[in-house]
Amino acid sequence: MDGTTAIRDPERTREALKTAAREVFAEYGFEGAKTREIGARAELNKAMINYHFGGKQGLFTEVLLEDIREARSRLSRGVASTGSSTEKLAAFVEALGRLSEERPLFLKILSRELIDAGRHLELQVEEEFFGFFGLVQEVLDRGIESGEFRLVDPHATHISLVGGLVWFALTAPLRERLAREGRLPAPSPTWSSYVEHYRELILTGLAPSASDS
Amino acid sequence: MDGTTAIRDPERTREALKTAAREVFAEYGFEGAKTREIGARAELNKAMINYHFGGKQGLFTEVLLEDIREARSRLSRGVASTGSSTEKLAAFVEALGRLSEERPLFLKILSRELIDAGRHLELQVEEEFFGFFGLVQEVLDRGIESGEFRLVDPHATHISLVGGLVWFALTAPLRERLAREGRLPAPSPTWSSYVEHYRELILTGLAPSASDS
DNA sequence: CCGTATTAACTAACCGGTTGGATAGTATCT
DNA sequence: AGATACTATCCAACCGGTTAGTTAATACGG
Repeated sequence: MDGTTAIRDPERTREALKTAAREVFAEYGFEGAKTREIGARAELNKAMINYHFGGKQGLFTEVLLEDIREARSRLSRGVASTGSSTEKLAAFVEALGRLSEERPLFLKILSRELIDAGRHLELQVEEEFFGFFGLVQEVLDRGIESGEFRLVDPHATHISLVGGLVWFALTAPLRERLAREGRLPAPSPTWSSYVEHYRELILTGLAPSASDS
Repeated sequence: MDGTTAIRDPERTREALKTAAREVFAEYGFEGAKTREIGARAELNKAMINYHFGGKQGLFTEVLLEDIREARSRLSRGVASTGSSTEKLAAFVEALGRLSEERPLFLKILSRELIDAGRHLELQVEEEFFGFFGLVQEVLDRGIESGEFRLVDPHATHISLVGGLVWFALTAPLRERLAREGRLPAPSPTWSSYVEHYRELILTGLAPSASDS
C-alpha cells in the first residue's frame, strides 16, 4: 500500500495520458494525433481519454492549459528580475531560451496552433495564452521611455524578440536530423550559444545611437 | 478552338488542382488536407489528383517544388543586388518580407514541415529547399570579413534574420483574427512597417561598436 | 476485523462516418 | 479509331467515440 505498486491509480493514469498526449500532439498536430497512439504510448486503453478528459479535445485543452500556465510563470519570473530595462530584457531572453529548450513539445504545439489561427484552442486556453503578450510590452515601453532603448515600435519589437528564439526552436528538429545525417556544412549553434548571440543582437539593435537624446 | 473555351484542358486542370492544393495544404497540413476538399475547390473529381499527380503526395511535392524554386529565385535576386553587405542584407530582408507577404500559403506549408522535421518532404524537395541556406550565408561572411558587421556567428545570425520575419508571418492569421474580433489592445503593424522596423533592428544589431577594429 | 454492497477505473469490441486510392465506364480530343 | 481526360462509384483501412462487461478499490453493516 505504498502507492508505487498500486494497479489502479487514476492520478498516474491522467499523468501518463497527458505525457503521451504532449508527445503525440507535438509530433502530429491536433488532427493528426490519433487517440489510439496516445493510449498505446500511455499503455492504456484509449477509452480512458474519454473517461478522464471527456475526449481528444478535452485532453488537448487540459495539457495546454497546464503548459501555458507553467510557461507564463517562468517568463514572469524572468521579467520581474530587478535591474534596468536592459537587464530585464536580457533576463527575459534567457528565460524564453531556457523554456524553448526545455519544453520543445509545448513550443511545437503552440506553433501549430498559431499557424492555423488557434483553430483548436478553446476560449479558456486562448485567454490564458493572451497573457503572454503583456509580459514584454511593459519592459519595452519603460525602456523606451527611460531612453535605454531606441524609439522603436514596441509591438513590432515584441514580435521580433520572440521570433528569433522560436524560430531557432522550430528549426531544431530539422537541423538535428541534418546534422545526424551529416548533411550540415557547419555545426549548428548550441542553445546557450544561440541565446547569448540573440541577446546581444537584440540589445545592440535596441541601443540608442550616440547622437540620440 | 482558341483554348479559352476548351471543355477539356489538362493544363488548366493541373493548375486548378495546384491552386486548390496550396490553399488546403496550408490550412490543414499534409495529413489534415483531404483530397475530396482539394477536388471540390478545383471543381474537379478527386480522381484527377491521382491521374495527374499520382496521388496526394505527388501533388504536394509538385506544388512545393514549384514554390521553392520561385522563392529561391526571388531571394537570390535580392541578395545579388549591387552594393555593400549592408545594402545586400537590407535588400534580402525586403525580399523576404515581400515574399512572406505575397506567399503566405507557401510559408505556412513550409513552417509545418519544419515543425515535423520535413516528414512529408521527398528527397528532391529537401535538396531544393537546402539551397535557401546558402543564400544569406555569403553576405554575412563577407560583411563580417569587411568589418561592416560585428564579429557574430553567421549561422546563428542567419537563423535570427529569418526568424523574426517568419514569426511575423506565422502569427499574422491569429493577429488578424484578434483584430477582427476587436481583442487586440493596439493595432498590429503592417507588413511594410514591420519589415522596415526589422531591417533597422538587424542592421543596428549587426553594426560594429565604435571601439571595434 | 470481515464479508459484502457500491462505486470508480479500466478493457475489448463495436459503431457510424471518413479517408486516400482504385476501378470501371464515359466523353472528348486528335 | 485510339489515346487522353474525366466522372461516378466502390473499397479496405482507419478515425474518434460509445457501449457492455470486468475488475480493483472503498464504504459499511455486523
